Amino acid sequence: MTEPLPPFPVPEGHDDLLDDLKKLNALPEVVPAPGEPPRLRADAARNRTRLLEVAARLADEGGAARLTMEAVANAAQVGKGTVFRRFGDRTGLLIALLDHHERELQAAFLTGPPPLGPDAPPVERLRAFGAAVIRHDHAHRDLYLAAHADASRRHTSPAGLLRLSHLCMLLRRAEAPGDVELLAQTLLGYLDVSLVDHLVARRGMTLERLEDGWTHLVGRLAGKG
Amino acid sequence: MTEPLPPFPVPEGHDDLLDDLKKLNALPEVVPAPGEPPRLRADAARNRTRLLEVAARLADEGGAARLTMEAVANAAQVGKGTVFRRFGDRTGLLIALLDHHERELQAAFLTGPPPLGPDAPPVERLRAFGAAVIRHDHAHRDLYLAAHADASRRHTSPAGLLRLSHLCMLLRRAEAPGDVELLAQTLLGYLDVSLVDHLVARRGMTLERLEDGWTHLVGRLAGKG
DNA sequence: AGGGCAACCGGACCCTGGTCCGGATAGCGG
DNA sequence: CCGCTATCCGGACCAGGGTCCGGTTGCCCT
Repeated sequence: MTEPLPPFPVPEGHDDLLDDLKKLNALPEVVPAPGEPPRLRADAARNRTRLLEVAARLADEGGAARLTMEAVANAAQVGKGTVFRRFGDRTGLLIALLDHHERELQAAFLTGPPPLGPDAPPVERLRAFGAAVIRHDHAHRDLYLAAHADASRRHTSPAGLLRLSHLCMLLRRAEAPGDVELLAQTLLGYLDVSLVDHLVARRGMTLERLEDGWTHLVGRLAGKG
Repeated sequence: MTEPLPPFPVPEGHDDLLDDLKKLNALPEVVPAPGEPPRLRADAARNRTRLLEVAARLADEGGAARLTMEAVANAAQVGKGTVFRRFGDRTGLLIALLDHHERELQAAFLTGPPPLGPDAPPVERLRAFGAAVIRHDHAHRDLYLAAHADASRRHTSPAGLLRLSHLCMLLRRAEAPGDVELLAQTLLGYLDVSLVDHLVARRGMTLERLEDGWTHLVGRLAGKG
């Protein structure tokens, strides 16, 4: 369960990914922030992990719906204020909860085996990335949907920025023509949880169809010249 | 100010657009719904328009933020329950408010002059559509952003469905290869208010750049075979 | 060891979205 | 013109998110 929040390990050999992150002003959150690993006080740290444990339990008992700030506070034997101070707001709590899953995904595409990880040609990695994200997010859609309620956060959360810069990097390596950042945003939009969920749940599409759509999209957008 | 809600006039010569709407299960909301123009009682109708007027005033005085249900109710000299019964929830009120602007846009791309309206080749209409939507939504982003808080509504509102099916139609006429509905969703995602706003406000992009990006995207996705 | 201070804690408090139901009223048929 | 009912109205009520501040406590420095 996601402890005090060590910034994730951007592996060696990904300098251009780092460049992208830099350009996206994501540094303070994503990279070791040289001087300030805002150490929690002992009791605070203890409470933090207890809160996350409790929250995780509540979440998979009653779904994200039952995950109310007060419920978490009570179940963790803590005042409501404490929850807010620690996580800022409900969205913050949700993001913290998802952080764990998110890291699994990140590990897969940053350092995992091909075709998702390095050692595969960029276009292939792009395809794999889409499929992985679709399945991953869909598996945890409850929480992701709840977290996405906050529209602005979607574009500024560390996890989102990492996905974005990863796409930028792959597109650049694939020598995709055009405005790379906008292309990446377009692709990211296709993977949006709420869109995928809507297409699956309300329009009856299968994940396979969505993956095929992704493949086609990548083929069209990442093709050279 | 948007009266009792006459369903919008899908003009002659757009049969395929209607087909798309049908396929999207959008009929009940979008098309004249033969038997049920749910007539409001006189007092109800009166209240409805008063509420919309008041809401519009509040909205451009204090921004969407000041648009609280109770405030609207009070300003319109009406109980809070009335506002909720009429519009369902806050999002409903916002959508109703936006309906007016939305119709202007719809008129432009359904029956207006080229390149937006008919009598222009599909790809050109696609380009124009993007630019128009970007500017239109951005001009009213306050309300659109507030309305978009409800993620699920974005994909099911009549206005959104119309945009979607319009894109489907144009893509089909342009003989774009691939899964037309998914392509349309992708394009729609690019135009998402919260994305555009984020790119402009937080990443410092200009609307021109976004429009260029759109043009490029259309070129890539709508090109034949 | 112990003193001082920053950080933390708790829970009362406020605000707003949303629900509910007893009472009023428009509109219709006689 | 009158009475009946479906519809509407109002505002009391609830829940959940977010804020605040007086009191407490870990942590560091001497």
